[in-house]
Amino acid sequence: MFSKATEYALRATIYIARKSSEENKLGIEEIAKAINSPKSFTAKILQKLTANNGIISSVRGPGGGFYLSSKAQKRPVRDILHVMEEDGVLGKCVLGLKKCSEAMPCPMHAEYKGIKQQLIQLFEHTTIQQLAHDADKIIPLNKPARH
Amino acid sequence: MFSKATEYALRATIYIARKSSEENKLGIEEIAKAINSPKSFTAKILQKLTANNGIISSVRGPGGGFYLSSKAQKRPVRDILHVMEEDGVLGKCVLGLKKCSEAMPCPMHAEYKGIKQQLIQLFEHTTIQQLAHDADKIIPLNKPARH
DNA sequence: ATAATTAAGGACAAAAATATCCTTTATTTT
DNA sequence: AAAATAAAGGATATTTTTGTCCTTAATTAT
Repeated sequence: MFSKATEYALRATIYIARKSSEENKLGIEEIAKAINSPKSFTAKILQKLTANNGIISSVRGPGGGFYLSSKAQKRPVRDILHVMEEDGVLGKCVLGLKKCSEAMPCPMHAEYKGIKQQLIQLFEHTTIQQLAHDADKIIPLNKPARH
Repeated sequence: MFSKATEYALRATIYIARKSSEENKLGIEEIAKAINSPKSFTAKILQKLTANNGIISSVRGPGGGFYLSSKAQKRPVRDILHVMEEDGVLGKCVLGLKKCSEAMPCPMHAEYKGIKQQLIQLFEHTTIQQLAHDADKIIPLNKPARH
């Protein structure tokens, strides 16, 4: 469904949401290991997600790393797709027609329509935080101890 | 959702289903033009779909071309995906985890599960013929006159 | 100030997907 | 039999995606 880059973006963001805070940032080494992705490639992706006040926050230098602000936690998962320039796939025609619409439907349009709507809804209404919480309920992560 | 190759495969197969018969075969030139795809690349894809008594039938030489047997018409759309080695995407984990399952769910598993099932059902239960008929109802094609 | 740490960014490499071209093979028509 | 037609198949080119490596910039600790 999505490119590897976007899969890594989703996995990384959710992992950061689960384990980091402004007081406890995560390094690229740990993140890539945890989500099982190539380190340097993942670094590029996090750069994208961090750029111009993006979804992920980052700080350089010792004690630095990546974290998610509580504001960012509340953003819909779709925002990650948008940064990765793949939010288009959600609304895209299954047969790849550029002009597929209600007025000019492709042969699969009627059959696929409902699923497409659910997909868009899912990514629009689900927040990063929700996924992080859901995941925590099932497989708790070692979170940093509070001071 | 699918690769270009698979999109072309779906479009081509549906077009052939709509316009061809054993008595009236279609050439690669016409098919590629009709579905707006690169000719030689599409030829490769049709080769795949034709190989070892596959979905599409073909005959070489004058009067030859591609067509769909009435038996092939009744096959599920999923068979096309299978030949293109992309039926995996239907059941795949959204986050790209290889071991995502009920027992070891990814953070999106619960949310995506229902959509995934619908997707599989759609491609499994919809036949090529159904799509061809649906499409004909909306935008009729110039079909060859019967003798 | 200097050294150490960590993300940012540029350049490059490898692999996969997409696309084209040319030759060969099968079939029909002349 | 020869010529013409149309798919099959091989070789190669182009583009995109994925991945690596090295240098630069920012920040902190010594």
